[in-house]
Amino acid sequence: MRPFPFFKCGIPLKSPLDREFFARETTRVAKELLGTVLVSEIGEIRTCGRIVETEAYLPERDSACHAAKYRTARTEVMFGPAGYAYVYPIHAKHCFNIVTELEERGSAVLIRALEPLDGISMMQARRGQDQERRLTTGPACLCQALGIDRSHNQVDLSRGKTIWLEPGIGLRSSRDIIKSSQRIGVTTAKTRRLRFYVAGNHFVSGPAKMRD
DNA sequence: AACGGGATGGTT
DNA sequence: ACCATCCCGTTG
Repeated sequence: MRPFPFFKCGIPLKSPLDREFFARETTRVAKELLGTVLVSEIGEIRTCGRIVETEAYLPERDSACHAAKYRTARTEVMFGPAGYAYVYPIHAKHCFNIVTELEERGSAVLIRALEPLDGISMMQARRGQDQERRLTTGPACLCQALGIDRSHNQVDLSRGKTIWLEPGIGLRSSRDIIKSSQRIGVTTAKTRRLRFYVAGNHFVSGPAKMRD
């Protein structure tokens, strides 16, 4: 149970999070993604934000996981190697997930909220909004802010091109407390606490009682 | 071809 | 609490 080596010899790794990071137990990946940085570089424009909220969708006995219901063209990427993007459309918007665990498992982590870091004016333009909290709070909002759409389904995030993840400065253990709750918007498996968030962070989504 | 629900989000 | 909007899996 050693933490993933964000730091080697005291030097922060600058390369993107690799397949090994994602190819682990899904709830663990979901928790350790908190504090890392999601980056998009589209049309030479870099936008990025620190992840503050995630949800795990498990490979077995999780009725809310898309892969549990059907293996079709839409969900095929979930059954492939870890570290690929699963972008799916919902209500005329998009959600961004990262495939986890071993091939054929069918599991992923949904990214639900970011703290904006770079490219904020680009995010504002894409969102048609100026208020910082309206930019990247909520899974479909952050996709729009970072320019993520269906064309990014099945992108290999470990390549460090177009969309990838960076270790960032991680969580500050004294300030950043991780809490869990039931997942937002899911109608089945409601007793499961598979949503993870940085307690009290300004950019976490949901009602107040699910943010503090 | 038609139907209905959804891991949303903005408005009332 | 309501609903715009549209994709996709299911049914006929």
